[in-house]
Amino acid sequence: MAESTRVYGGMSAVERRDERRQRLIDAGLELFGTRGVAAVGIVDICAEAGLIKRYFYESFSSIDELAVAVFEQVTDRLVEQVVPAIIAGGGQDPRPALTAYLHGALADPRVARLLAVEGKTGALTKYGDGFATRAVELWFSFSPAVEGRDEVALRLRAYAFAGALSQVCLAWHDGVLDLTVDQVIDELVEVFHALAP
Amino acid sequence: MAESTRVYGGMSAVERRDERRQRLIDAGLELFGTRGVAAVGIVDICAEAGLIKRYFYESFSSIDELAVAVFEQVTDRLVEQVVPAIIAGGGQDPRPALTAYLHGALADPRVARLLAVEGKTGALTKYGDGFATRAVELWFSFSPAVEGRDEVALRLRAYAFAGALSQVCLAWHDGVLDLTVDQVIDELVEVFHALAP
DNA sequence: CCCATTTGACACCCAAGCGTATCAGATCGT
DNA sequence: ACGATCTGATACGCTTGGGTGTCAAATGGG
Repeated sequence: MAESTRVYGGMSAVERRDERRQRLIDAGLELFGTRGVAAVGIVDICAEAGLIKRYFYESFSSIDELAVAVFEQVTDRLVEQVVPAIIAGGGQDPRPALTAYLHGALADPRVARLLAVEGKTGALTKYGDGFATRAVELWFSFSPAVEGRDEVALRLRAYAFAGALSQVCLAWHDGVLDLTVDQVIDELVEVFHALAP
Repeated sequence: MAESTRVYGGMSAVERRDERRQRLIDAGLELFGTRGVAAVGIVDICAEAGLIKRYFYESFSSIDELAVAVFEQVTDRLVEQVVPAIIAGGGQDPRPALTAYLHGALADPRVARLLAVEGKTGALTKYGDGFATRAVELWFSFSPAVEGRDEVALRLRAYAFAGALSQVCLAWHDGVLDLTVDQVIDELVEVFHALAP
């Protein structure tokens, strides 16, 4: 329990700990985003991160806990890029938000897979649903306020657009859509306008 | 190796074998569709099916093989319902096809989950992508023939609609869309027309 | 009624992965 | 330079699940 802080390799104790934690998260993004969460063990993570098991349990107590941390970091970074884009767009034009989102999801297939697939399985279901809810609420920020039974219809379209986004990203990464990133953005902006009332 | 066919419980040898195989597939649909493929073991399947391990290996050699069989049976049954609906609709109106599809996917949350989530993970990726491809080609049967770079844009919209379908089904099963099945169908018909060129 | 076949319950071995412990070498403060 | 701390490699016990084997009870043909 005695605090033993000491510089090692030019870093303080907390710096080393944070750096190891980040290496584990990076390893998680790599393995979860390629093999899938269910196919990854603690030993795999440690090998990928270049660490030993002791340092895994230093920051996490299970694979699921790491998966949550990876998912939260990925989505948080995405939100950090999307929200300013919304503000920059004045909250009227969805293109800046879509551009920011797709630059994140199309630049890294691991991110796309995490959001579109892994976020719906196992321990990530809760957090994946939460992210989807955030995205749906984001949709409403671009839509006129409605009331009554039309509101649920609008909500359906929000989920529809969220699913469309995920599926198009996966298909694009699979190489079945021969388009540039900017072309995908253009098309999805049109899809948005087609779906928005 | 000697064939030993014999009636047992009022069934022939092949009848008993087929019935056991079907019970395993039913157990797979139940467990894969609720817990997810990755969280199910052979022992779980046998317990759910009320069989012993010997009869699992009688029909399958691994969990993934059973998962493929379950997925194929589910999708085949869906195709069997959708294709006649297309013909009945004369190939012009998408509503009959959507009705048939959604009656299958909304009536059973396990089916919805298999199609929307499990079909993208592990050993089912290949077959899930194949089903998505079939669905995309189905889309083209409702769309006017185009050529050049607009064809890839149309393909993007096909994937977009496929993703929209999956996500809406999941959201509906989660209870966040307070609509009847027929109302969901109506909304998705509108979404289709909004997306179709 | 007797025996071969079929079935179910259970035991067994083995590999893989988790969680913990041990120990030598590297690094830093004094 | 010396001792305390930090690190990496390895080993160990344990549980879980896959795949195989054994044996008695149930069933149906002759």
